[in-house]
Amino acid sequence: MTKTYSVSRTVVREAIAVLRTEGLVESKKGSGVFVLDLPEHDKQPFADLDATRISSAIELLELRSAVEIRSAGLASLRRTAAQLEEMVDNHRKLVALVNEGADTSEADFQFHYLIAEATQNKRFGEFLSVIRKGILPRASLDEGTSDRVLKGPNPYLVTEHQAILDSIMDGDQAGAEAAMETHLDNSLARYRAALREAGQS
Amino acid sequence: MTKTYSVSRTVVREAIAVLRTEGLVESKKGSGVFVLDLPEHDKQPFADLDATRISSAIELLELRSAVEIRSAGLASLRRTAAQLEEMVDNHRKLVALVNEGADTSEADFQFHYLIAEATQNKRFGEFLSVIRKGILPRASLDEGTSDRVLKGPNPYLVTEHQAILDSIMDGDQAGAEAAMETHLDNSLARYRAALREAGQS
DNA sequence: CTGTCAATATCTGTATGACAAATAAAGCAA
DNA sequence: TTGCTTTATTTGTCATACAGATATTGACAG
Repeated sequence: MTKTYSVSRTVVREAIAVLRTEGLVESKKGSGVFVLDLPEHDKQPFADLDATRISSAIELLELRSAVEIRSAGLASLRRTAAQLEEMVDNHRKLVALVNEGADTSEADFQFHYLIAEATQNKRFGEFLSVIRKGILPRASLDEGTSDRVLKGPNPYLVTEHQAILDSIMDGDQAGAEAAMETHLDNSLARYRAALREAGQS
Repeated sequence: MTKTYSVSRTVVREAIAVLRTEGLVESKKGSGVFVLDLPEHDKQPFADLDATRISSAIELLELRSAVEIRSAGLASLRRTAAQLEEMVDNHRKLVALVNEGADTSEADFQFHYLIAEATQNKRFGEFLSVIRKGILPRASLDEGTSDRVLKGPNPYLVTEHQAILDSIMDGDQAGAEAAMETHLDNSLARYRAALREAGQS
């Protein structure tokens, strides 16, 4: 390598040191430097969340709903006044976005995240962060018919969020859980419908 | 450093090269090596799961239970015969471990993981992988009284797992969910008891 | 006392040569 | 072909040297 690249052995060794630190190669004294298989822990969970694939979102939704239903229930019991205000603000913005036909995915996620925060248990928010890229944005969902189903003004979104918000305001745990369940079930149904249409096209 | 540690500059430089590769320090020619702030993206969700702190486990349990109750329910509906067999095997081993007073934490986790796999939705297993280090091992829980509460032969563990397993075998969704809820609630109670004792000592 | 500039010192990066320890390869004998 | 010995190769470390960049110092002018 010193000849090939016209550098000293020092430089080559430093370069190899970087690879070694990154866990890509292994040095054995008297033997040589060997390429390693990619370590297992690099295959991180949820690393393959492909926002463009609907089937991936469906798969994830089953896990999400378990967490988010509990999340909504806890939020109804523990949310602070300030957090409630943030949710109301968020919902107001969502309504505006829907009315002007703008993209709602970001506001949608924020609403769910605010609820997670209102559990006063940071793990719920962290969970959403981890799977975030599996939820949105699915803007690049091909230009097929499925796109029209999932995007664009979605009146259901508003009423469903409203129902969740109302229950959380009232401190109605069972109601919040039910409203969240309905919301996610409907999301699932929309995904499935999109998947069916995509399959036909 | 060469004087302090009686090594050559080469060794010191290689050590610093590791830190640089890890993004912890920055080298400026003619100036020196400077410590960097921890990059934001290193503050990953669930990165602070401290297996030695009970309060961390309690916090996590609230999230876990949401997922695992659903997991048990789905497993009861979807588990294959082979997966059922693995669970039975696991439970047999757990019983043996308890009888000989050995550490059960690994087998305990495996049981929960097998259930997650039996949902036929890999996201449940991935979730457990992510929070794994927040669940176990809490062996190094100091040498306080709390240790005795959480470790050692735990008869409840066996009967609780048995109840979950039975429901999953019967395909009893509601029963599996209830059994898992009981199991995790009891875990929570044990953690809380340990926390109280630790606080008193 | 302050600001500017040049000389000096320091520091990182790189090059070169050397040696020890571990391993691999080659040579050789049975 | 097998087993052992010798030689060659490779990594890790040490020592020294120099270039380029930066920091520090000191002198000087205002």
